[in-house]
Amino acid sequence: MSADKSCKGCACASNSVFKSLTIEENSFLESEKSCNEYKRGDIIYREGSRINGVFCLFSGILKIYKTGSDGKEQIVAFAKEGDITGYRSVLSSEPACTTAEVIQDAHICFIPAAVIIHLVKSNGDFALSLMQLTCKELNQANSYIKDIAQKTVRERLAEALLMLEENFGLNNEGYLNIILTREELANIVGTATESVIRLLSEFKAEKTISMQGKRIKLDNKVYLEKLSKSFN
Amino acid sequence: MSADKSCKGCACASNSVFKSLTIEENSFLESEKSCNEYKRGDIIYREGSRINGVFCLFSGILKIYKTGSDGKEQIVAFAKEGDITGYRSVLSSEPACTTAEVIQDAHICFIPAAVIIHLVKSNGDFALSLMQLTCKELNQANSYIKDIAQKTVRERLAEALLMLEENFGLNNEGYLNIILTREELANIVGTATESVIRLLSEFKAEKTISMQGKRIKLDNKVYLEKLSKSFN
DNA sequence: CGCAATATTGATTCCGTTCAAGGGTGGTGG
DNA sequence: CCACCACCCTTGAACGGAATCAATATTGCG
Repeated sequence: MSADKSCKGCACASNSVFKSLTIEENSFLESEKSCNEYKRGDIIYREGSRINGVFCLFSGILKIYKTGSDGKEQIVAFAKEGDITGYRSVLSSEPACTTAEVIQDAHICFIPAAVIIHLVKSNGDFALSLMQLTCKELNQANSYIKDIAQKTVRERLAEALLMLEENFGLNNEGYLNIILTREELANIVGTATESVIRLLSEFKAEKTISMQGKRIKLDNKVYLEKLSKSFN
Repeated sequence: MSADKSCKGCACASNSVFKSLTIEENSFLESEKSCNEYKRGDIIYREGSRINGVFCLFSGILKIYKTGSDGKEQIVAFAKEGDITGYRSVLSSEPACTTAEVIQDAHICFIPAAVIIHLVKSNGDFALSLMQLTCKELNQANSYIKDIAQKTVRERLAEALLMLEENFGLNNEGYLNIILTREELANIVGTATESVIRLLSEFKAEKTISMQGKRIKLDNKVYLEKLSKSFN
């Protein structure tokens, strides 16, 4: 299968957590993993379900979210090329506490839980890398708790736009390299879809951003940064 | 020093992350750590400062918070007997991203960073335990992001009260075993102090809770639980 | 005992949600 | 090829939850 072929070597991506694996461990990993293609809308795993391995993205983008009692989604993270997801449930052998859904067509490797657990126990550097990754995510989560509690929607939207640029970069026309619906944007910011739309219109009127359909370009990053830090 | 004596054995607490240490590792840990007493208001470490070890609580309570640009604190966690804190900065060797402040007089051990790193690298089970701890905190943080984005202040206050009971238990008169100012309670919930006061008054009027100064007793947990789940 | 910190209550304002209605867009099948 | 349908986007109007401002109580510590 071509998916399998294109996935070769993704685990070695120099910036991934797998960088500290030995050559033997790496080929062990290669032999144990399997790959698949997914399309926008596909669910990789669902909140509450048991998963018996972790997922490593070779390409594409996932949104990771929790669902509230009224069905509204809150996006808590994204996963893109080189990222792994699902490891929390694997390490603690507990049901997934988030849902992972494809928002940009993806090639994803599956690595069985036993392989990961084995690597954590046998390779201290790998364990440390994985732990640092978790800690980083925890820091971001704590920051976001503070932001969502203290900042206005306008400030959080500015922050979200900057985060998207930081995370996904720009295409050759200078637009954010990720396409989200207004609703998804609202589910990052933690607000109503209408509020996001209104604020985007305001930003556009102020020449802070420009838009082409769902594509967004940040024209005045200085202002967005000031805004996101509540210095306005 | 008496503090040192009273700290003996705290690392062995059966429910702590140190439970997977071998006897040799444990005595190594005992020999490397140092202990101190702290009082309400003392800062253990401050956001942005470098810390070169982790702190293990033998007794007392800390609040862990981030400070917003307007100076308002957002409490993101507590640490109590048996908990460790500061390990995130140590593992990633980055400045602390939160402030840890004593809210109930405490005995706290300090364990140098090198010791923790050594244990993570050499004892896979310890690494796994620590990682599971981080993952648990990450899950809680993600849940809280969703809650703070989607629930009302009333629902979040109910949730906070239940969390405090879960975490700190009750004294022999049935009151929560932790004393917080209204402002601190507001800094957990992510709201204004006045709002917390108003809602507590409402809860009291509805016989949901009763109060004696700062002490709070949960009289109608069933209602609080319904409320905290947004089924009302 | 007195002062500073904390708690309480009221009045007012406003940010953001909700409800409602209409317009645009893209994909699918006749 | 284009008509239709589902989905998404947009804007307006009204409401309401919570913040803010303000003016006392009350507590508790030095």
